[in-house]
Amino acid sequence: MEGLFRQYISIHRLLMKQLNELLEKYQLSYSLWQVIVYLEDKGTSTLVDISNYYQVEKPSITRRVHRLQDYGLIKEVPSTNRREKIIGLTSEGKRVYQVCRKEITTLEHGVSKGLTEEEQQAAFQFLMKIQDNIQSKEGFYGE
Amino acid sequence: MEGLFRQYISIHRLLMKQLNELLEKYQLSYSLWQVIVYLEDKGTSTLVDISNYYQVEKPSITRRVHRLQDYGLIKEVPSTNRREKIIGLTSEGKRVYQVCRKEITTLEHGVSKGLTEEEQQAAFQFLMKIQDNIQSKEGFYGE
DNA sequence: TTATATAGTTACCTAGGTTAATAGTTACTC
DNA sequence: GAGTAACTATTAACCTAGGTAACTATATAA
Repeated sequence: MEGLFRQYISIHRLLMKQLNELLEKYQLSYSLWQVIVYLEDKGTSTLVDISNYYQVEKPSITRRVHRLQDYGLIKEVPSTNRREKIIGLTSEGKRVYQVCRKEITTLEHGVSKGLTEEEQQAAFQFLMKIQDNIQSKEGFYGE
Repeated sequence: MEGLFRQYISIHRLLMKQLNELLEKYQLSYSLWQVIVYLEDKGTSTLVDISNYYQVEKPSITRRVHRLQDYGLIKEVPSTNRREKIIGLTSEGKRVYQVCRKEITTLEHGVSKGLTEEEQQAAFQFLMKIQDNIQSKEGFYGE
């Protein structure tokens, strides 16, 4: 399938542009949003957890976390372990999550417009499949 | 289709990593590769053409082009219009294109492994469709 | 108790993108 | 034909986002 990548990548640009425009209204970017999503899912987490999950180096996560702390969207939660830092969403963070989640879901629907439920499922399966293929190609990362 | 974006974006990361590793061997990155591909397709071009095609601002293209000129992969071709700069691949540039094209096509096949020809076609159609949806959402770009 | 591993941070580098301003050239219009 | 407007490429300054290497502090293992 010649040109599959070109297509894929060009869509990625468009998508990120839309997402970042949406998130900009809340002083966020997609990379900050990822941290919020992770914390909403897991409740609390260390920085290393996030680093492993998104396969992004620790210093990058430190930076994201500091930004979100400055914005008051996440906070450190007390812990007995003084080496690791446990973080979680503040109530403002949870509020922002809800608002953005809604907008992003709307955007997803807009993007999937005209595709039947079956086609969307097929698309999702397709993405899963390529992900498998890429990961098995590179001596995959575990979770 | 909740989580479609997450999936899409996480694959993009993996894909770009693979592509850049591949291109690194030739001192290239995906953004430089885009310029080479465009020139291989069109023969020659101005910087504005490339800028419009990829929807990337002109200063970014200026930088890419300078890098490729330094590497000896593209060259300026004479023109009567002294305002615009017409560029094209050097013979070394064409050679590098061929080599990388081959490797990238192999990678594409690897990624599409296990998908039937019909499924690949469906996937491509799916990508086209979302592209349309995104573009019509944002007061599209021409070309 | 000493050595090793881990969590987070800091400093510095790279890639890549953007906007705003500018020089030079071409095209338009009166 | 002269003057204005539009366009091409470039530069400078700035931003996001990632990476590596080196360091501090803490926890774990031997």
